[in-house]
Amino acid sequence: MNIIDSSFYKRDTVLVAQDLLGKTLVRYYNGIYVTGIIHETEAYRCSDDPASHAYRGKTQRNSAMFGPVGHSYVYFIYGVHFCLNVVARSQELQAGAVLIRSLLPMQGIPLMQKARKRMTNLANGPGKLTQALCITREQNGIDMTQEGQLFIVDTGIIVNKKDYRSTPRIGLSMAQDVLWRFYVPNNAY
DNA sequence: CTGGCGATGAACT
DNA sequence: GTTCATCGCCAGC
Repeated sequence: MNIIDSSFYKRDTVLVAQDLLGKTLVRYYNGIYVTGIIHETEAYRCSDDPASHAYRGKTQRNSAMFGPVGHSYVYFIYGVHFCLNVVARSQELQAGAVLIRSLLPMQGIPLMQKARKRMTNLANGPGKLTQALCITREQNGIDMTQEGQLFIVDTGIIVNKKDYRSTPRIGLSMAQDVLWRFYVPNNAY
């Protein structure tokens, strides 16, 4: 198993968001591996990014974004859902994270179906993916560069520049001019 | 297929 | 009080 180490995340957040496409997110839960290929991400930086939780500095909620790279940042949104990020930034940034928005389910699909209470659309959205993988605030701040309950591996899938699209990020009223959402089109779930 | 809307908590003005 | 890095249901094409 080829776990991605912290040097991968110690680069520009936008670059890391692009390079995470094609990597595999692994959730080890109740003795079962639930995995999926990452195929949609968004980059969030800090004081240079009005749409980022870290824009106004460190708070209790976003403190993980200021912590070690390669760790998880899980937050609760709209009173209903959790969203999973990986902390990533270059030296000069104080904070930054990549939102994982969508997965192509691979292993443990029956468990995802049970967690989601449906058979399809298991992980094609940030709130859906955390539900499918049973990720809550308890998984906030986990070191995802170590084998454990949550980590990311490289299975050798190459996603070239021509294989993905760049668009404005979803659900924002601010900063719609930067194309920091990346996704691989043509999903088949 | 599309659009409207309620659910419901945390952070901020 | 308002906004928010969302989702699923329902109505109406």
